[in-house]
This record gives sequence, C-alpha cells and structure tokens, in this order.
Amino acid sequence: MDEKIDLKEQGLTETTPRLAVLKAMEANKSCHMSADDIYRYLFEQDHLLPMSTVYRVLAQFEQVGIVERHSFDAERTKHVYELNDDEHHDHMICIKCRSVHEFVDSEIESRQVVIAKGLGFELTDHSLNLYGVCAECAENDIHSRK
Amino acid sequence: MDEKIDLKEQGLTETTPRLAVLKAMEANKSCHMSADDIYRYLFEQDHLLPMSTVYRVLAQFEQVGIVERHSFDAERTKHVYELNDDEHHDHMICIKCRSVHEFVDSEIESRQVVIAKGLGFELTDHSLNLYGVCAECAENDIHSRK
DNA sequence: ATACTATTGCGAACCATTCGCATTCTCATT
DNA sequence: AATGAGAATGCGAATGGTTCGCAATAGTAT
Repeated sequence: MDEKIDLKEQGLTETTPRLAVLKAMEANKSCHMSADDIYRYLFEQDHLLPMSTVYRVLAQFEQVGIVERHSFDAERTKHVYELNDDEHHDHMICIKCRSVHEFVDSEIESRQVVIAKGLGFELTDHSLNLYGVCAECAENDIHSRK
Repeated sequence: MDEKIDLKEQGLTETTPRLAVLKAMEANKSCHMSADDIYRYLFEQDHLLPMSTVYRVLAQFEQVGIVERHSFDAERTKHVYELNDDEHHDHMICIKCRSVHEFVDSEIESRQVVIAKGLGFELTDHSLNLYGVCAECAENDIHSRK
C-alpha cells in the first residue's frame, strides 16, 4: 500500500480539479486511463470537469512526476496516463481488450544499456511494449467459435 | 543491396503518386520519414503530391507490407515510415537530433517471449525504443559549451 | 479506341490536444 | 474572518496531424 500523494509536497496548490483527477486515478489504480476515461469517470461521479482542465491537470501532474504518460497504440493516437509508482516497468498490452499488464525484467534492462553503449549512445530512457492476446481473451475467443 | 520493390507484385497498380512516394523513400532509405518529410522531398523534386495522397499511398503501402509505420515520439504525435526490409529490428532514437539507429538483439527477443508467456499472453508483436544522445550530439554538446 | 474500375486531387472534416483570456479560486497576510 | 495578488479554471476557439467524401482523372482489360 502506497502513501497518499500530497499535492502540496509536489509544489502544487490543492484545488478541486486537481484533487478530483487524483481521486479518479487512485480509484482506478490498476488502469491506464486516457484523458477521456478520466473525464467520463468524473462525469459519472458528478465531478464533471471540462476536458481542457483534465488535460491541463494531467500535464501538471506529469511535470512534477505524479503521473506518467504513454502512447501504446500505433493506430489510435491517444495517450494514457498512470500514477507514477517510482519503479520503472514495461508494459504488455492485450490487443483485444486493451488491458495493460506491467512487468520488469532485469535481464532486458541491463541488455539495453549494453546495446546503447555499443551504438555510441548514452541511454536516457526507453519504452518496451509487448503486444499480444491475454489469457482471458484467448479463452473467450475459443468459446465464441463454432 | 535489395531487389527493387515491384508494386504490381504487391497487388498495387503502378500509378504516378505511388511510384513517386516509393522513389522518395528509396532515395532516403536510411531515414525514417514522416508524411511531411516525403511531401517536402517530392516538392523539391518537382513531383509535388497533395498531402492527402501522400498519406493515402503510405497507408496502402503499409497494408501490403511495403512500409512500416512507427510513432517514436511520446510528445509530438507524428508518425514516421520506413521501407520494410523484412527483418525485424528495434530502434534507438537520438533525443537531440532525432536520428534513428536500428538494431537487433536476439537475447532481448527471446526474453520477450518468455515474459509474455509468463504473463499468460500469446505474443504477437512488440516495440522496443531506446532513447538517448548519440555520439555526434554528445560531441557537439561539449564543443558548444564554454 | 472504349468502357469500367481504381485512384487521385481538392477541400472539408476529424480527433485528440492545446491555447487565450476573462473569471474565479487559493492562500498568505492582515 | 476579510483582503488582495497571483495562480488556476472554464469556456470556446484554435491547432496539427491525419482521414474522408466526392467529382474528376488515370490505368487496365477489352
């Protein structure tokens, strides 16, 4: 269980929109939410914020490191956000249900450094996304067949 | 040296726009070009095509597998295209000059399969992008300092 | 050459995201 | 608790990359 995130500690004043977005993301910790997901969630909770504010707050959160932004989808150009848990991890995305699983692999991590060095680069960042069909979707798929 | 790409073999009729885009990409084989790069290149060569046609042709090429589309940049949401050389590879992108280097690492490749399996996924695809500062930019950086 | 279909060119539409600006909050200070 | 100054919001309009609709045109088989 993580400690609560304190906006003030991050140098952000505590405002209704910021707290609302934070709550939305904490309530959906396991999900990687798009701005739109957050917008709709808040709407359902009767905490409707304008879309532009959702984006603005997310940008602020990203800047101070509260959230991380990803773009998983090559097709849809839509970003998703996740609360930053301070431990780096990579993502495995189900191409059917869009669910996202996180993982870390030290072997791959260290190999990347070696590769970068070999190419004469100083590695600053990386993103590794695996795409596939999750167990559940594979299961459903079988059952929906004749 | 690769064999020339034959549009007809791919089931595409040979039209002026398609040949132009193909030539543009072949002339810049080492680059990962955006639609806009191609547009501008063709403009300079006096083979100007409307932007929409560039996109359309690229989409057609992608469908038949002549090109691959990537989105490297988390920030700018701009896609880049490369001629498909049939060998899978990953990318190392310089965050200063945006140059792209390709690499393959069998160790990482095989590790990915293991990881996916461990998560109960059937791996269908992946993208690994390393970001860093290339040797040249690091060099320039030193020299531009006092 | 002719006709039939596939493709193009053009501009308008689209979508996620960002911006400008007047209004409204927060918070430190009285 | 009231005040004032700066920060943050709400609104709608703008942006930028990309796609679409449709009439005009080019490619291909006859």
